[in-house]
Amino acid sequence: MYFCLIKDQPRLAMNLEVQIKMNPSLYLRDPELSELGKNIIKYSIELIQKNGFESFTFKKLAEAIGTTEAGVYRYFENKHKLLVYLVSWYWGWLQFQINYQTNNLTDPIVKLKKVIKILASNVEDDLTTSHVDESLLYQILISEGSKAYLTNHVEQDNKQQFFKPYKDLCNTVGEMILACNTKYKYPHSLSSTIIEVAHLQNFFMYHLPALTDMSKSKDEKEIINYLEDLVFKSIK
Amino acid sequence: MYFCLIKDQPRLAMNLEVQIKMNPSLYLRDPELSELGKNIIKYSIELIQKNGFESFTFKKLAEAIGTTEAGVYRYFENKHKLLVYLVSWYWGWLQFQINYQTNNLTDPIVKLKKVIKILASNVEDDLTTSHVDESLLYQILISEGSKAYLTNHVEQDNKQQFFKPYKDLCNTVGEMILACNTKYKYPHSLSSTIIEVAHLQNFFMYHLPALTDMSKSKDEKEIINYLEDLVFKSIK
DNA sequence: TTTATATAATAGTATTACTATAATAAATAA
DNA sequence: TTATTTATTATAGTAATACTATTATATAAA
Repeated sequence: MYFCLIKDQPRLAMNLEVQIKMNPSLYLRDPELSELGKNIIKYSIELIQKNGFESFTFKKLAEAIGTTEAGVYRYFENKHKLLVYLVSWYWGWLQFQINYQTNNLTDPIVKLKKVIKILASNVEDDLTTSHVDESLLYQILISEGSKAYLTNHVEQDNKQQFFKPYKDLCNTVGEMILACNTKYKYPHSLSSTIIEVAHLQNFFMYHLPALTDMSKSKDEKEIINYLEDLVFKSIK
Repeated sequence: MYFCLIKDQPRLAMNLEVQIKMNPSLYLRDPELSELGKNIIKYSIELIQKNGFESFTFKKLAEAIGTTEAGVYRYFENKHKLLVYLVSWYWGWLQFQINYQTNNLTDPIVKLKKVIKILASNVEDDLTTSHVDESLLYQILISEGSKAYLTNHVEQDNKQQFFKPYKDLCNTVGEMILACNTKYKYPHSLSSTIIEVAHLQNFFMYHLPALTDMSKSKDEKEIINYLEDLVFKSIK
């Protein structure tokens, strides 16, 4: 399980906050448990989304927060682990969203359509997670998400379960695909394809429009249409 | 056009070499025109494939070649441009391979199947390009290819036509898709999807097998089967 | 009150990503 | 042929990055 509901500030109005359970190997100190930690998450999302992961440094982050480089290093070993943390957080949060939003649906096709929509839509900031702006985080996933695993140390990282939230999500979607057609041969591959292509087509639509057919409208609904077409023709 | 045949060493046995025409904005000095330049290409491919793009530096490259950092900087402004150069070279070479290998085919379905196979197969080293090991370069494309465009400066790079070979290839494949079904609505998106997914599924198969259904066999033929299934069901 | 723990402030190091310059070697033009 | 340009090598140097270490201070728990 990657999430739980916690009661925050019991003296005030009951305030349910979604908290994503994170792999402790990703951090040195749990950033959820202090103001500084939460600021590290908040401002790293802002800076990475704004300037890209390559130009992101702990020094710039520390300056944005008003702390020192050493302060950030107490929470995260390096910027790559921080990226993996953010990406994992996003997949955990998305898993929660998918479970929550498809919970009541019985028709597997309606369910899968809903999932495609969730995967390919820019989310609004979820106010139940105060220090994370999901909308910015979605942008980071599009532009930087694959850098979390496209490294030379992917296998060590995988052994440490860094990609478990992604794999779990892939399994969930894979099972929904099988629910539509138990005989379909590539549920996991199609699942990872949907997830990755949703991001890629979004990136291409805005930055390299010649690689898509959605360039004029720049409307993510067209990506959803394309993915639905692809998926439902595939699983017949 | 991105390639031409040149006669090399006319005194010796006639030796046809494929040369890929590169965008001059990618380099400061054309690496094809000197031994040092060719070594930069050759050893950068070896080092990036072996240790990944992140750990690749011009200093290490210079040491491998037996020259100095400043020597490398006379050819390439920075390591990102060198990566874009290698990636562009690969797309140019692949365009040539696709034109050459599908030239004689008339059935559009056979043609598209051939293209899928070329896109998803690890190539053997093409001996007509002496300083480029295409097999290693293919591995680089899988692990590092998307980093060529997943940057904050993608739009400036695009204005300088850095991604033209990729876009041309995407167009070529898009036309082949339309030749199978003139009414298909997403030829460019499907084309970029095939190209990217071929690489992604290959990467996942070896490093994150839970994201695919090809993990046991680790056989790229299964990726080809998956892609054929996806593409031909999509275009009906 | 003692002890542990988190933070802040400061310093310092190795590596990276470059730029600049002078000396030598090779190629080309006058 | 010599003079001139051009490419290479060698050497230095700089600013920024990616860290580590140390000490002082503030806060919280035992």
